[in-house]
Amino acid sequence: MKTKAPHDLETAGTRERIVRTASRLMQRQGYEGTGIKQISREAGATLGSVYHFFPGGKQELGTAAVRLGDEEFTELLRESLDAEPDPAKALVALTASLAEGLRESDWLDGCPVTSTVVGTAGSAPGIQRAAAEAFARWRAVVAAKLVAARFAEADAEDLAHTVIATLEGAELASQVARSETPLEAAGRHLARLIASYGGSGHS
Amino acid sequence: MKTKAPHDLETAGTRERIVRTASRLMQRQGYEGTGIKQISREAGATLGSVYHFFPGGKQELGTAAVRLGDEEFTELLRESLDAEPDPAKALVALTASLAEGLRESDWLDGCPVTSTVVGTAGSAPGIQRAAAEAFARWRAVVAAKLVAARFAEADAEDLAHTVIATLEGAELASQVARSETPLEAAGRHLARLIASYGGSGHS
DNA sequence: GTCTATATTGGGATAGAC
DNA sequence: GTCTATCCCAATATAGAC
Repeated sequence: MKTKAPHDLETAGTRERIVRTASRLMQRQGYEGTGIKQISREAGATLGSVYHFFPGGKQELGTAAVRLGDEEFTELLRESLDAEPDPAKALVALTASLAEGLRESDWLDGCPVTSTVVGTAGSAPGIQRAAAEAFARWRAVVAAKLVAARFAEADAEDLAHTVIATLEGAELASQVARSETPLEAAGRHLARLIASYGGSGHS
Repeated sequence: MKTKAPHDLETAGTRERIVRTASRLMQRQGYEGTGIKQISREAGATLGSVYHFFPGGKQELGTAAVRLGDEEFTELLRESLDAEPDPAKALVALTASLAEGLRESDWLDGCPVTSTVVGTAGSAPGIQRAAAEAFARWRAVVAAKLVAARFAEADAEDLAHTVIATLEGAELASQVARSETPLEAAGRHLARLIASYGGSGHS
């Protein structure tokens, strides 16, 4: 059994602290904009420790940061979808909580996976792969929810592509505009799109 | 009257060459991942020329690159929407051409504005502002098309938010997945969403 | 406007003591 | 596993001749 990660940085192990700090910094500054020295400093670890846990250097660290972002958003997605039987209503609530998170960070913390992966196309294949896996997992979670709400499987997988893409795009648009409007509109329109398939949709 | 920009890099003026090279490189590598020396080298200009035209340094250059990406996508958007009276059908065609462009670049060239602005939140306000203006202009172009197709103005502006957000997100998802599927699904679903408002929608 | 040279800082990465 | 010191290189930016 794997060690459970403590939720505060203080009591977490060194490796945990490094990954979480890397993820948080890359979420704000991007992969190229974040230095290993900055990560080690803010994580309270020495440079030697960083290279001890991540001998593959910055790319390996970036990949681990993307995987952590993947897990975190998967968790948020599952919570939102489990809290409400109707997938359309659940997505409206999800966009609201994404907007709230953005505003609370003064529009600095967008999607950690997107921020980290943008700009690494062709130069950091490990990060690309981890980001592709993240998007695929999120799509699968959404599709499963739709299937559970009696959508046809083909429709569910098809819709899941657009749900994830629209969430990504709307979070980016909200961040750039420093406004909740894009996410709010995305939530309403995704709900409407979903309703146009299965009626009310909840089982 | 402003000087018309020649379309090939060879005969363009130095300033033009620098901006276009910057835009293209930042589209692939992001703002932080692109160096001024690389830009000057690939543009066939000296470092002195770069700082002559852009005394504000990298930030001013990045802002100009975002504005160029804004103009280019505005043009593509207008062309796509003008070629087809039904906005829903026009968006399907647009997603297809975006997917084609991505595939032709081996999935390297995503949205130049998005790639450049991500990671600059809080550290490069000029770039942030230029990106916000770009998104707003694109929304206005889409909204105008919808109004011309007899949509209510409130619905048109509301839908335009989601159209732009979904296009952005789907282009990103297609790039990461190295697949046309996300853009293709986005086109179909945006068409369906639009059709759910105004019927066939064309005047 | 263009060019070369350079100042300065910080980047990723490594070595080896403890 | 942790720490310090260091290597090497690229980054942004500037100065000043032409």
